[in-house]
Amino acid sequence: MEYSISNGQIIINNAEHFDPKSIIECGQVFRYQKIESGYKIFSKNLFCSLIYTKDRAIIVSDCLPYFIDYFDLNRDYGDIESALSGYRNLGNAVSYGKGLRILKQDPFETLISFIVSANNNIPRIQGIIERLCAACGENMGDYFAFPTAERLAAKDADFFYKLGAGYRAEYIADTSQKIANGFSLDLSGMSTPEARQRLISLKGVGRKVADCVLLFGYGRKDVFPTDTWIEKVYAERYGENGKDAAKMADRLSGEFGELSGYAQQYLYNYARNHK
DNA sequence: CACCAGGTCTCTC
DNA sequence: GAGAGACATGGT
Repeated sequence: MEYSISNGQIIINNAEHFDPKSIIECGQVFRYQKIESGYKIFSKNLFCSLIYTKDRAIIVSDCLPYFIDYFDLNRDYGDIESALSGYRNLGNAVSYGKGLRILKQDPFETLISFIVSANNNIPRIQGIIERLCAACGENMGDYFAFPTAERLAAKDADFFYKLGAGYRAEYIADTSQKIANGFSLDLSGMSTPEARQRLISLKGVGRKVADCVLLFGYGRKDVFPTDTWIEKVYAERYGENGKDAAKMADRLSGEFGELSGYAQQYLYNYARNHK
């Protein structure tokens, strides 16, 4: 990715591998606001503005190094697209999603966000997370940070239920308490299956949520989160209806290996948005 | 009114 | 270990 930094801004002049709408609105991040010229994007206790025109994007933030990592700017998506072009029945999805990138988000925020996402729709997920931040997150002046595990652990399930989290309220409470009480989210040194099992040991985290957290929160690309949209992709790709989401995920990640996370994101985006 | 949404949990056999 | 239901809530 070619970018430059000046005056506290990141400037991306070639937008071929940086399409803000695809990146922000493809369901990997829930905490953002549309503004006239782009987006405000919130992560952890930080935020940036992403301003863009047809062939240029500018990221403004007090914490540029964090957002260079967040937008994965040092990775060449041209390499990824050409590697993916070797796979059958993927060309449409990749060209449709050109400019998409996988964000590197905060692990705890990603964990709670995807616990909320289970069997839920995106507008409602965003609303629940927004209320969670407003009620529990640190007041940063113009906005609220995503709450730390300690702040969430100070509330109980009933509190999250009243925020509208539904039956996921007790998952949020239980998981936050475990983490505040020392359950480490440092998964470095673990294989992906080991890391996945560790996340699945938390309440409200099954295979799909764990894989989303590994992909969007830890940058592990050898996972293939399998939700209801990917089930449709699976049926079309292999000519049969899968029954078990974990088995579908195994087969898909078996086919795509280290490129699984990228392939999944292009296919999900295409399945959900194209006509 | 049904059915679906970035599924997981619990209870059976 | 596989299979069936329950589950909050809002959108279509």
